[in-house]
Amino acid sequence: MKKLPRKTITRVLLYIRTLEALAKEKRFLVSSKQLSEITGLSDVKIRKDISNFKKIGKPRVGYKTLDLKRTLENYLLQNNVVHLALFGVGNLGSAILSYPGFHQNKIKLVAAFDIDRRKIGKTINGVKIYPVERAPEIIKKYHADIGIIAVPKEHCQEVADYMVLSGLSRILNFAPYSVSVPAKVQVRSIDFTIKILSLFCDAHK
Amino acid sequence: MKKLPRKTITRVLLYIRTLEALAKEKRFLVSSKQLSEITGLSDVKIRKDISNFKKIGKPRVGYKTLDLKRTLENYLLQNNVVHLALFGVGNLGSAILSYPGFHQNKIKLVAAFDIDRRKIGKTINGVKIYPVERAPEIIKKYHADIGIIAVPKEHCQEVADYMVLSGLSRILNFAPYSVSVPAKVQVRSIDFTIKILSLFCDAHK
DNA sequence: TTTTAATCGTTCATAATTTCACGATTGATA
DNA sequence: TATCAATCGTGAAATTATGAACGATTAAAA
Ligand SMILES: NC(=O)c1ccc[n+]([C@@H]2O[C@H](COP(=O)([O-])OP(=O)(O)OC[C@H]3O[C@@H](n4cnc5c(N)ncnc54)[C@H](O)[C@@H]3O)[C@@H](O)[C@H]2O)c1
Ligand SMILES: NC(=O)c1ccc[n+]([C@@H]2O[C@H](COP(=O)([O-])OP(=O)(O)OC[C@H]3O[C@@H](n4cnc5c(N)ncnc54)[C@H](O)[C@@H]3O)[C@@H](O)[C@H]2O)c1
Repeated sequence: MKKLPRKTITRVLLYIRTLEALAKEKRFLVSSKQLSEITGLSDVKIRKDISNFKKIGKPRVGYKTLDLKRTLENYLLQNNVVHLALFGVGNLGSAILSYPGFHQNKIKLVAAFDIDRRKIGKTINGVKIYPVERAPEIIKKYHADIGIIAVPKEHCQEVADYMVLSGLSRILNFAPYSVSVPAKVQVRSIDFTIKILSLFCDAHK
Repeated sequence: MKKLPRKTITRVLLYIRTLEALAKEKRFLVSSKQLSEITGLSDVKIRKDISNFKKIGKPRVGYKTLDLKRTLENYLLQNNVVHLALFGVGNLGSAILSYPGFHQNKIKLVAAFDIDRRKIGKTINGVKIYPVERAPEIIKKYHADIGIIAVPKEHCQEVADYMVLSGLSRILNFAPYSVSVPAKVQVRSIDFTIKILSLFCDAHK
């Protein structure tokens, strides 16, 4: 099957979550129209996204919630659990560590790193905080897939370098700074400030 | 001038930040090529984005850092300071409240709201925490522009309704749930889980 | 059994975005 | 001064994403 565009992947992940919620409410059938109302995306787009996988819907009826969920998950996640390594256990990092949402979902935080001696050795929410020097060792041991940057922007390039050195090839960066990494490494950012300003400007004009 | 697409706005905000950093390093001239290296965006795209505003670059030289910054800011932000109201002072909300980045930038947190009696009345980082019932009054008083949802997903629809009732027409939602709002209200989401899974899936295939 | 209405999946058209190509301009240099 | 190389700005081409149209299918109703 052809590689899906990133935008499609993002939407499909949203469908999976929505289907999960529907199943919890014992709604075992759902149409693209209903999914459209819940997610705010157009029904055509939803059907088109789903049609990337297989013919699973029935005209006049819709989709079986659990079948559709299984199909989508099967293609996208294949029963994998994503292992995260967090760098920087400050205000934001602590919030991420305490977040129970990740454990319910297909994400597991396997280790945290910091340079602050007072934090090292502690365990938050079952996740131990290590000194950054041990990152290469620990990341290999726990098979971390994705590194999260939650250190001040002044340190985020060095942390990114360290992540690459430790064998991570995917990075999610919360710092307001564009890090440079080798081509094979993928970086995405979550930038609160730009999100907020962009919402302001967009609506404003 | 024509309304800019959201993607362009987001990039331009990134240019503004980059130009700020360059100016701090006393680099008062910069080319689209250099901006490209710093931001990771293509130089053509950068020039095209900038050309939305006015002819401000000089061939063979580049852009004057401060002039360009002023021009971009002038169009996008016009000396406005964005006023935020935070709903939910839990793990994530507290991190946001403590974030000093907002104060340096053009963003100001003016008030926080919670239902937890133990939190109400406290002040974090100069921002007072009010009971949600006072939102309509406080939001008007401080002219809040954007509401931030940082409450558990089970409560986020009711909080969104309350925001609209209080006169907010822009919402940034951190909860993994698509809220319904009147058409005139804009909602954007920051969804950690989907960002992480999407990074995993995208690189994975 | 035939008709009807809902819904899927797909094709085709439209719109938005990015990339390419290149002329125009400018400061530096021979 | 004439040439050169760097860089801007932009129209056209290519790519990507979205939306509209519609035939095909199905369950339910007549
Ligand atoms: N707090 C927020 O709400 C918020 C909002 C937007 C962006 N951010 C960004 O997220 C990042 C973290 O923010 P924060 O508020 O948690 O900061 P913070 O100062 O509270 O925490 C930073 C943590 O990183 C650790 N650290 C510093 N250098 C390190 C290194 N080289 N290796 C490992 N750990 C290191 C520090 O010891 C500290 O524990 C910053 O880049 C910030 O700009 C935060
Ligand atoms: N913590 C994270 O790193 C993280 C990551 C991803 C997403 N999120 C999302 O962000 C939101 C907040 O997460 P959190 O970890 O801070 O949760 P939390 O449980 O720590 O805090 C929630 C806060 O909201 C308050 N609250 C509850 N109902 C309210 C209401 N109706 N009005 C006002 N306040 C109310 C609670 O009193 C509490 O202070 C959740 O939706 C969560 O899914 C958090």
